[in-house]
Amino acid sequence: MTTIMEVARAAGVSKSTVSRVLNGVPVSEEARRRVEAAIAALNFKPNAQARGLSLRRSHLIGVVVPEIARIFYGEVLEGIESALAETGFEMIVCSTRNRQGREWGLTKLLWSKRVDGLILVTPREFSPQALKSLKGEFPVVLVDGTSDSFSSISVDNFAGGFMATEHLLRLGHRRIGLILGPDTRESDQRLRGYKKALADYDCRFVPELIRSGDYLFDSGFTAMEELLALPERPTAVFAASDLMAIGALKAAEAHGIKVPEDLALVGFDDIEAARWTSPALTTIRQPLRQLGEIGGRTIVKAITKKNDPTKITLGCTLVVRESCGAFRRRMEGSRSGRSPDGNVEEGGGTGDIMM
Amino acid sequence: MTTIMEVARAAGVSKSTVSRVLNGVPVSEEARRRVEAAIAALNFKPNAQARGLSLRRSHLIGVVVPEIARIFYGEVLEGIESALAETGFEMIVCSTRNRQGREWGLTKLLWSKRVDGLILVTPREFSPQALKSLKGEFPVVLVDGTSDSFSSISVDNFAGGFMATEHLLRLGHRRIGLILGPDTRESDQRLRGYKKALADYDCRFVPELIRSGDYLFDSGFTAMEELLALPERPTAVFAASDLMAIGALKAAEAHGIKVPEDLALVGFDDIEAARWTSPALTTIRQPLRQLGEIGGRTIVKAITKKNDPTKITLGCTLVVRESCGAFRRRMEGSRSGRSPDGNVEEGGGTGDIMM
DNA sequence: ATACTTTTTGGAACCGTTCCCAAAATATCG
DNA sequence: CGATATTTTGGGAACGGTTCCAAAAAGTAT
Repeated sequence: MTTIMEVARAAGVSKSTVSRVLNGVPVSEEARRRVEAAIAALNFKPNAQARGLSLRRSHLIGVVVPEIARIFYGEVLEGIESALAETGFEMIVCSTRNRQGREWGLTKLLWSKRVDGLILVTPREFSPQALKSLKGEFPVVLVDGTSDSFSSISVDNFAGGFMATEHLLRLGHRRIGLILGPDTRESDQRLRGYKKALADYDCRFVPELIRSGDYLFDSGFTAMEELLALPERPTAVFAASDLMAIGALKAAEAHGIKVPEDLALVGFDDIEAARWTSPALTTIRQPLRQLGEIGGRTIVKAITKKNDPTKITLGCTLVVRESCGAFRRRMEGSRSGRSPDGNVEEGGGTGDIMM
Repeated sequence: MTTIMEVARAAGVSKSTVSRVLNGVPVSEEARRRVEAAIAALNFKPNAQARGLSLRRSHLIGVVVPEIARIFYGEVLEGIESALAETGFEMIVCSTRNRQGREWGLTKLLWSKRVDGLILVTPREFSPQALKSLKGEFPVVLVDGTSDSFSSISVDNFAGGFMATEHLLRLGHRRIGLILGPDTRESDQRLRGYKKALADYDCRFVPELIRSGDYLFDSGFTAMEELLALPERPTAVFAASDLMAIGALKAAEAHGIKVPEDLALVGFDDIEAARWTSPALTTIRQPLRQLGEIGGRTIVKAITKKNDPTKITLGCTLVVRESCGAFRRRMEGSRSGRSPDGNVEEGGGTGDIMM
């Protein structure tokens, strides 16, 4: 592993000069040529650790997620990675593997590793005391979460909840089940959107139609079974994740209930698998990748420019596919426009009806 | 950010003594107490960069994947992360975002970041010259790939191809389509397994039944359409990824062909979504998480013990669900044992028939 | 040619650790 | 109790860069 000193010797200059060449500081033409030749000849790569020690900057961003092997977080991570790749920062990924409280330990760990900043992709709230000890120490960005002390990028969950519910109301449904996620601010906002839509359409709020799960398949299945077991079952269900919606779909199928004929279904997230089901899922698209990209860009900005915390909220989109029956109505008498995944093709676009 | 010197001052000892306490080197009882108290009081965390500079060890492992937002790689990454978490190493994740050739640039980048080792989760082969320049420089482990120069962890693709095909042959199919992945050694081995099974069952190999895709949904859809357009269409199809199998399922559905009644289907990987389809996918399970875990453990061993490259091959398992009809035969007359995802429950196990 | 300004360069201190080595403190033994 | 063996400690040189500062070199004006 060659060092800057060896390059200096080979080029017949001092290491200061090599350093200058490396950092684009003006140097005589002659020296520059010789140094560059030596760098190439020796295949020299500056030692990022030594550099970081001197500059007190590691160019490393810590990223904490609850789980890597979940497509939701995978999309966000991909977004972060692609934003960082252009800036010379790298990301250290840590997963809490859904273990309660581990985010705090990981945060401290990454902190001691001298990451330049931290992206927390975690819906769970940090304890106030934890937050306080972080505050001011180094930049933190919350992705898919909100906080008063740090920058955060989140999605307009209220609007999402509203849109999904309104879509079902417009289709004439009055008894709409809701399968929420864990008890977080996010869920609360979606619930508020749901209630607002009901109110707007003069539809009564029925508490027994509300269930909650953990965003995963099995909990959607279970919740749907409970809803179907009600004396008067819902004619439509809005699930707060596509995974739960797919579970719900499976449950309906297991009980011989046809979607969308007997039951309309809306999901949330618009993961890829939403196109794969039969019927394909109508859902609320969250811009997951964008969430990550903006998160990445925000943390870099916070590190290099030290600007104040910002709060960004992204909109979401209703993607109409087959699981509500709305699709069929539109397409009546014409099947020619169907794409492989059962979406409606409109003018060669993405193949989804967006609202 | 407190340093070791400040701790030393606060404890009234030299920085050498603090360093000794930090590294578990024997020190007088009195000194240890004082140092520990000072560390706690000042909330001191050793600077990993300075430490790495001195030790020539970063405790960072570079991981290169083609894509993070694909559940296949997500599982592998989760496995790597969990193996590393126990060892004090952290992983820097880089994605080539499927761009040809980018793995080499990333490798060099990570190398210059002084990662202690590299895990390459990439099916594509590196150029021999690239490999040579890496060889001996620092430890590299290939996950889901093989190489003569480096340690590698892979799956027995030949056996996987064989098992999938044999399963279909046993069910009486003689005209079995094959949807392969991209042209890699992996695909070649699965093809060999397929051919071997055909030969074992005295079944003729028909080249026109072989298609290939990119492991993703759309390519499975397309390939299946081609197979269905054949003058004499296959009665069964083996797709080399679950994503392609799901695409194939959708294509069959679009053409009014019922699975498994009119067509049997086997996938590969056993991603979670394989349980979600209707019918649930019979598939070959790859131990993805284990692949990552062993990869992580192997690289750490290579770094700390400097032992010779090892080559590990993991077995895969046939998971029988609904898409081949084998399930129904077994379960005739009893639906009580069904789990939410349509697997067969046998003695409270994972809910799959494994072979 | 001389004095002065500007550019280019090398030397040395520093970033925060580890670790070797010699000095200091303590323990062991005759 | 002094001499020696052993343990514990502190000083200082790395590790490989960056950057300040002053010296050297080059350029400009008189």
